[in-house]
Amino acid sequence: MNKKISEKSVSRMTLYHCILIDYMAKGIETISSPQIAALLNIDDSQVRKDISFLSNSGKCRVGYIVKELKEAIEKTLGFAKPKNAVIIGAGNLGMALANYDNFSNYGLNILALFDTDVKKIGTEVNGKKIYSIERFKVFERKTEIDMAILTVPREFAQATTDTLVKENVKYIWNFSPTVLSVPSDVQVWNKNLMGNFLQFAYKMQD
Amino acid sequence: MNKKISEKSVSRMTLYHCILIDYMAKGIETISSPQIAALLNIDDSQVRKDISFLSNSGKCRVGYIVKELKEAIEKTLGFAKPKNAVIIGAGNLGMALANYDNFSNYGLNILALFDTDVKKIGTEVNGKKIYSIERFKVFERKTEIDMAILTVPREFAQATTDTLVKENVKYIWNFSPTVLSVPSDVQVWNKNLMGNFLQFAYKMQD
DNA sequence: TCTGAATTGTGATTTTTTTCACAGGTTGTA
DNA sequence: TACAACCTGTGAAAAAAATCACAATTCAGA
Repeated sequence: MNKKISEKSVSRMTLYHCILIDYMAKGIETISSPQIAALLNIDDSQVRKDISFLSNSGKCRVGYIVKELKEAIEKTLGFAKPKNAVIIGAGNLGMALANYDNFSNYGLNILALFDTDVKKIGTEVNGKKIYSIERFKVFERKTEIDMAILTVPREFAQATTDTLVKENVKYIWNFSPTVLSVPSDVQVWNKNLMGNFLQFAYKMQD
Repeated sequence: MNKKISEKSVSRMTLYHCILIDYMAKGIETISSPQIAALLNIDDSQVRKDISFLSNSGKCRVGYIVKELKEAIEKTLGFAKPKNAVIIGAGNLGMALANYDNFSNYGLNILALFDTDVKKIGTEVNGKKIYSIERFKVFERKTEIDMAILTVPREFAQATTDTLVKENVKYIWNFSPTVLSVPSDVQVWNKNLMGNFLQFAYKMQD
């Protein structure tokens, strides 16, 4: 298919998408690139360049149809293909993610959680069972899992990852504040909260 | 002081920092740029360029002293200057953040939470009180707050933000999946989970 | 129907970021 | 001491991203 869109463009598109949802909620039907640009404090031609990667097209003097543009972004960013995930680590963050119902609207289905705490095993969060991490192997072989969401403490992150990799997990969304070693066919998406905070903190210094 | 470091460099530095913490935990005292680069799948000269922004310097044939490099990153990224924050919205995510003790190691002190749910108001999470959002005004005038962490649902995000702005909050770390309108002297750090997931989901398509 | 303001889409240009390439320095070993 | 193996630090080159600039188009209103 198409060209690869840069990570930065994709990141901006997720923000355009947020704006479009707001506009739809407000009943506004069209939006122009200068409007989007003003909300995000970026250049309007940048917005148009990003949008040019989509299967969408705007109208001179009018802008873009909110509904169409929203759908074009969803199509391009792959909302359509639902992904099955499990959460590894039923701590506070894992629980928060399990309770976050919005994910399914974006094509992310969280099937279950795994933990080592015997007090938690067997219980449910938001309709999702918490299993012993030892049952992961069996679970994974019965169910097609596209992604593991890792929310265990730093000290267990690498060992847990090794288990996941052995069971053939190829995509890991890593919330642990640590860099994981994995074989080259496994993709890790490192976005930990600390790192995110530090970036903001640095920006605040100006 | 110094030059501004690009957001991308800062982002990489937070990952270097994670690696350095691991190395320290393992008792390894030196690290080289090719080692860091291999863990992150990037170019080793990139690592050296990034490090050249720090007040640190490496040793030929040896690399960098783990402890020194870690401290240099901390100094540059502003860990040193502690920041007071409050969490607006004591839902699952807000609670998870309030329970995340690691923040204080990175210079982020969470002083309190604010919510509208009468069942929650007056209770505590991890030693932090939950107040009515109406008390924010009073609280803010007694305590120096550097930053508000916004974790309210999308539909309340803008109205809540308007309140914060009125009370002179200048930095907002926004977890709501929406783009906020604020005056130009207020900085919003948009990092919502959905957007983050979508970026990963797009990458998974390859 | 004509005019002016607004908007898209896109080449050209500028700026930023990444990668390359290598001189210069350090250490361990024979 | 001499040598080989490694690193760092950094200019130069290449690649990528952002910005500029403008032709083409559309619409509203006189």
